[in-house]
Amino acid sequence: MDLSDPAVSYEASFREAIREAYVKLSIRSPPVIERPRSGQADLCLVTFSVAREAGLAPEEIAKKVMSIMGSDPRWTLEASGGYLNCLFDPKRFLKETGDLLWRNREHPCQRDPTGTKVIVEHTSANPNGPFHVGRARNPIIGDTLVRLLRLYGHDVEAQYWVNDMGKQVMILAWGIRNIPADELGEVARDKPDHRLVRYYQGANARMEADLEVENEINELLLNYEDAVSDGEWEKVISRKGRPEITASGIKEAIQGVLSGMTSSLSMLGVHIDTFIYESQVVEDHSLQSVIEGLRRSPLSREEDGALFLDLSDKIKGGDDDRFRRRFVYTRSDGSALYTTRDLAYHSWKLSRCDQAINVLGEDHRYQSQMLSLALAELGSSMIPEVVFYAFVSLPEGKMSTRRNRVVFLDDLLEEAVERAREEVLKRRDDLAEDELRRISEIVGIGALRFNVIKVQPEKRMVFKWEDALNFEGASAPFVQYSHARACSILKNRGSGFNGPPDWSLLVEPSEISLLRSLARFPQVIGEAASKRKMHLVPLYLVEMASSFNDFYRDCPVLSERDEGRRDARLALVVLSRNILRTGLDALGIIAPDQM
RNA sequence: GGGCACGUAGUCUAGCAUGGUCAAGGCGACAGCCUCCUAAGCUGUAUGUCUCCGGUUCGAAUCCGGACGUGCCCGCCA
Repeated sequence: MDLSDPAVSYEASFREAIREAYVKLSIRSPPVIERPRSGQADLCLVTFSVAREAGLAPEEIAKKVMSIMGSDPRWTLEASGGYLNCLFDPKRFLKETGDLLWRNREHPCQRDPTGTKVIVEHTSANPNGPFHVGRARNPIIGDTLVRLLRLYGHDVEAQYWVNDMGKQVMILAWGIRNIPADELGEVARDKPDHRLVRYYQGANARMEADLEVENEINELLLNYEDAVSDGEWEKVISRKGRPEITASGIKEAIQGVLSGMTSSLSMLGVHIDTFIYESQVVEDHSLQSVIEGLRRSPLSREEDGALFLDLSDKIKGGDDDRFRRRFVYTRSDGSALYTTRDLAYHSWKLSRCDQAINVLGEDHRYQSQMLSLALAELGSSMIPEVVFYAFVSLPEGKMSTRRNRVVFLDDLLEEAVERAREEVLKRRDDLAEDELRRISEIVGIGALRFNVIKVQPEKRMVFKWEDALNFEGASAPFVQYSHARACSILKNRGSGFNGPPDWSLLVEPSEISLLRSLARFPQVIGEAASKRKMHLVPLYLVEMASSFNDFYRDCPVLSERDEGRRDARLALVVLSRNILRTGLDALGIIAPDQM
């Protein structure tokens, strides 16, 4: 709690005063104090719940408390219905609030490092082809969380867990070595992920038609695991392809696809700090020690040579489905499963941080629960926290690569920039080509990120171009536009002003409500970060930008004759610009100086 | 069959952990505002059984129970 924030310290004092009044009235229950949304007061005491205890009507309680509290220069009180409304003294409150904001103007979030190391794992998509928008929420949610937690003061690392040991990947590698380039279809886009996915698709088709191909791929999988486990990356693990396939060759194929995928991410403004490959936990044998650990668990069982944890008592439901409550960690043939490697990764990860957060699709809920239970069996005191998101579907139904019912992220990005460009061209004919392109990217990609983050992750989304690329109303361009207006004023201001501003010169309702809106920023960031409610940030920014637009309409800044008032308004513009910029940055959205 | 999630005007979303003074915005619709720091803006109008039924409470969109609808999941796959 930051007591230098008047909103916080006033509330603390109000609460304390009421507590004392309650003692005099022999009311033992703690006071119920709220910040009314309706706006008729800054704070209010709600007395209904203690009416019975006090033996008084709510209205009477409010009046008695008011008279006991007496007067305070910081506020005026008003008993109304069962409420005791508290209105802060505007001059005093505005001065204290404004001074605090002004002191922190360069870093409007005023957070010191917390010393907490957080690892956020997000995206982690299989490296077998380009991203499609069904899962595009993942990198956007993950990256926003990373930025928000950093702004909050945590030490954050973004990790991408790369599946380089699954069948999907072996299919890809097989295809690259066995399918001649001239037998592939047209490449949809000149990018490694789009080029290489054709091998994956081709290999899939051959595998379905030819059992022999499937056998080769399965063999590849086993040999790869052996080679990795022995650290023999250059060992030939299949003589079938041209050239022969080595373990390092498989990794190369993956990295090829991955490079295309990460270039889509960087277009989105998403940065991954560390890529962790599944093969790492096999090569360093941490997978093996995790398996040993699980064997020692009292819940460990064996059936037909396979090992599993019996989670019957830990997982609810499924009485007639005994398989549901098993966490199989070793197959009958002794080989490990994906989830076992994931477990090894998690125990490594948890040992390197104070907090681990995973961003996962809602289809991973059950698996994630099992993972946490297995971690507990390994004696881990930490479990990852998970942010789940619902899938994005198309109006005609679920996205499906097989039915060719997909929208690729790259197409969405391209369309976003193209549509933004049209909008910029409607308004500006004075921009050079490179500036036009820069603004189009900032606006288009910003709109996309904003529209994803403004809705809670667990809500389902139906993808519609007009919603995803909404440029007005509650959107990134709306907020960016306010920022550009603020920049424009500051650019035209001429000579500087002499701070600190005299806030008492602000009297217009829209300038006062703007200052109050600005003051809420640190608390919004704090709540969004600590409760993982990213959607509060875009919501707040729209409200703040809207407040700025009202101010812009009502209060001319540069043509204001009174120098003191002009300076106070200029100070509001500086604060607005900085907060809009910081808030957008937390969302991975660039705030342009002009648009 | 079971588990988990979601259900708020034509439509999309906020509010729900801590029940409280008129259910808040956006889109779409309709009517207005540029001799003035960027009209991607602003002002006004219309639109609601907060899925339904019960319960708790002075008071329920919010808490509890049940129903209905929709989505996701239930493999020695990843």
